[in-house]
Amino acid sequence: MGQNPGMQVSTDPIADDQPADRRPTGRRSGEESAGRRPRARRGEGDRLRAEIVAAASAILAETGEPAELSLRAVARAVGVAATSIYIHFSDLGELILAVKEDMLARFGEVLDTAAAVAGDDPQQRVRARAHAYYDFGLRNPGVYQVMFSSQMVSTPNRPAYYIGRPVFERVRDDVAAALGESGPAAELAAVHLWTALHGTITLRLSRRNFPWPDLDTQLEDLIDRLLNQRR
Amino acid sequence: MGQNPGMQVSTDPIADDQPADRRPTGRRSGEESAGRRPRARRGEGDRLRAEIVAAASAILAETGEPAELSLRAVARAVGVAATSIYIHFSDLGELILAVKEDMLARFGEVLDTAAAVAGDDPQQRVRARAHAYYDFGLRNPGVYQVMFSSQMVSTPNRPAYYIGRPVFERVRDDVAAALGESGPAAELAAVHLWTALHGTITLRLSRRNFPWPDLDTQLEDLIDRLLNQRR
DNA sequence: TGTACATCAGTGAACGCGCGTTCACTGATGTAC
DNA sequence: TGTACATCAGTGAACGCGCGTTCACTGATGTAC
Repeated sequence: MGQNPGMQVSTDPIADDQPADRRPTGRRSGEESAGRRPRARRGEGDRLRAEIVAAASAILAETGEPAELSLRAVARAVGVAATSIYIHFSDLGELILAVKEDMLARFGEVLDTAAAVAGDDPQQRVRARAHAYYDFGLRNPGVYQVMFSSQMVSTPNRPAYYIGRPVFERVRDDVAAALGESGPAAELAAVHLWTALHGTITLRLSRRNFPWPDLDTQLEDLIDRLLNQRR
Repeated sequence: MGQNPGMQVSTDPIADDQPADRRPTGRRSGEESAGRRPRARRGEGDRLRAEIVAAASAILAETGEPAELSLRAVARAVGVAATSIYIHFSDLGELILAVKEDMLARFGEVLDTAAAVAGDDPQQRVRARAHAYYDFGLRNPGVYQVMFSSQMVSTPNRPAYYIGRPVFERVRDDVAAALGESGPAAELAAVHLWTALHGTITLRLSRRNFPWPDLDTQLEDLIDRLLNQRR
């Protein structure tokens, strides 16, 4: 964890004001086609699995388009035959689930790091988590949308409902600490925070020209309301 | 407006606990293939346009899957050759934009009706709009997701930023009335309401097994906070 | 020290599919003269 | 009242594409004897 080349972040969160129409999903020129990666040594076959997941994250981070995440595109990016994916994943769905789990783990780490930097004040920790949340989402739209999209949600053997749950729980715990109360009220406040953050990210991505209020103003005001402070 | 057969609503908002994986997008059996619709009489060529938009809405309402909205699927549903779409739309993007505009107009009407039924109390009007909002979204996931998805967002000639704006403005006006204040504070509260509703719908659709709080409890609590009442 | 052999880590061609889009066309129906 | 003709409202075949997936295979590398 931590060395995935696709996870570094672009500087401008919402650059393009003329967003992509549903264009014909051709092979995109900017792909790192990597050309025939060398085969792993014996016993190291699992390295390909990690490379596949990393390449998938990179595609999402670079294109910003969840629709680009096809089995063949991933194989091209790794520099491997399309069939090689099946050595490690029984299915396109399995691959995508693995990608989601990997991205959610990283996402959770980003939030945890932000909270750790903020220190011990639970209020500040909540604000830091919220800031890191929308920052990540707006800078990595493809990654974010795949993590939380409703498509491709579960496979028979690994139910999807579990993935991402720990991320929520750590936010909720900080909210509970900030409220000084850990019952349903904290749960509700955390749900409000999550849904509003999620809505903010996805709507700002899809309605770029809407006259949105300043992002920090909006989020500060929201957290004020949730943590029950009037300033 | 108002007679689109695709807009009637299924009774169970979240029926399936094993949601669709990204399945091979084959021709689905449950399509209303309508078989060779009779050709319109001279001068009534625009009727096909309306039928196309209606059929697209119907596909979204029935399948719940935005990915099913292909040009060919729409043509099949109308009972017309795929090429006939090009008589009325220059492009798949143009068709989808028209569908979005149509759906947003209807969606706005649903909210307005709910507000009208609620009467003159602005608090009650806001609550009625919010209730109608999530009700519509959860019962019509495909329709909802296409309306607000970030893909297929604009075409050169008709910028997408305008669509849906009046819907927001009418919500905001009720929020302003409920707050007794129509400046940036009302705008912020309305944005919080919108983002939280949107996040609630999309996250509940994608995380069906998350231990969500009761929907009405959640929304009442949210609106209490936004309209600044403690109960 | 040699060698047969199992295993590992893949490859390459091919399949059938649905897709968006282009092209040349067809047949009914109004309208001008 | 007849008839040539423009227009309208479409159709049907074909294209090239990328996709997920299946199938039989290949070549290097360890290991048992």
